[in-house]
Amino acid sequence: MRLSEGVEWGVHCAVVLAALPPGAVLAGKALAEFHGVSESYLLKHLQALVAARVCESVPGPRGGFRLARAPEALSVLDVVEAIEGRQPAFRCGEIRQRGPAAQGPDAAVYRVPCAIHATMLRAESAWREVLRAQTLAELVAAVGAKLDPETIRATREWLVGRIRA
Amino acid sequence: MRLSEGVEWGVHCAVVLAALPPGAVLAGKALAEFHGVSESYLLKHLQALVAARVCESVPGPRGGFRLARAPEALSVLDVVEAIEGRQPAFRCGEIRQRGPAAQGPDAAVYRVPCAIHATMLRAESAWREVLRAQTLAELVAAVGAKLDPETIRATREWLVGRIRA
DNA sequence: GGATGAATACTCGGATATTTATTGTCCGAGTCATCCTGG
DNA sequence: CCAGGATGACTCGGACAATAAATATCCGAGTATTCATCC
Repeated sequence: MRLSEGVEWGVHCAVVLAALPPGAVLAGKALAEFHGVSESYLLKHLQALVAARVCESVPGPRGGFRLARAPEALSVLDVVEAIEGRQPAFRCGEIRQRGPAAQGPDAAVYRVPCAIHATMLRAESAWREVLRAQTLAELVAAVGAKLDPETIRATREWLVGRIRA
Repeated sequence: MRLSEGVEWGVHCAVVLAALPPGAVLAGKALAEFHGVSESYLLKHLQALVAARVCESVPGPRGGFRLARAPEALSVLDVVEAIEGRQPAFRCGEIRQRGPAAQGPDAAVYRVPCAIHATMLRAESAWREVLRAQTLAELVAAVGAKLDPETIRATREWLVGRIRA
């Protein structure tokens, strides 16, 4: 199991956007520079966020990205699913049905969800629940609480110079 | 996020082995036929289980695989980690440190684990905890409870003919 | 001086290569059972 | 009939391709700004 690198980029960008004043727009170029990553590739992931209604994009000069909803109404799960997709990580191929034990006339009993599948689904639900419970607003607060005032001031100043109404 | 197909195969095989009498050995060929999958590829995953001390392999004719521990002492997590690896799904590249906000002399403050990383780790822990709590013995019981007696008898007969001491 | 129009610079969006990981296959080393041979 | 040895068949183990996915990049469509021009 491996999470796409784009998930990290997407969540970081979402947190930055959540820290901006409501309605403020930030260009993908600024987001890429802020995180020290490739702008072209970051845009690809931001497109996924737009497609999933997590972000909105504004074209043209003075354009950029902003959150589609309030930071309190957006969870980390929203961002992760926007990039990784909503498909479950574990896909049950029902391989039991392919074995000799399933060749008889009672193959119907194999239709009940297999216990293994059920366990994996429970695990994934627990994973999602943690991410669903964490809002972007909470993350912004958590990040702010860990940094000293001077760093916050410098970061804020850097961002303000690039914000568009 | 996507789980390898080998995980499904590995867990199914582990459950079958857990259902056998203690010490019984079953060849990879039989496991592959039982699940209707490629023997060559299945062996690759069984090797991973052996490397992780989940299974033991017996070479030569009358050889095969058996669990390395009692089914009550083996969890689904053991099998999943054996195949997928123990690395966390989310790897924090600490991309904050690469941005302009981290260029000052206070870069040390970025050493504290970022809040995003912490959230992802909590989610993964919850996921692992569910899998760790489920033993192979419990899975065998759960599968048995869902099948009708006739199917169990036929399956058992099929397996017994291929078991090696 | 003000308004209008075209040119311009900057933005996102999607189509296109490159690298990596997963999936799938094959041949070789090792081992136990079997069969044959000799006593 | 019994013991010993060579043979053979079946097993796992690791090295080797093919395929799918993630990563990375580039060029094009669209828009607000800006500047020059005309009234």
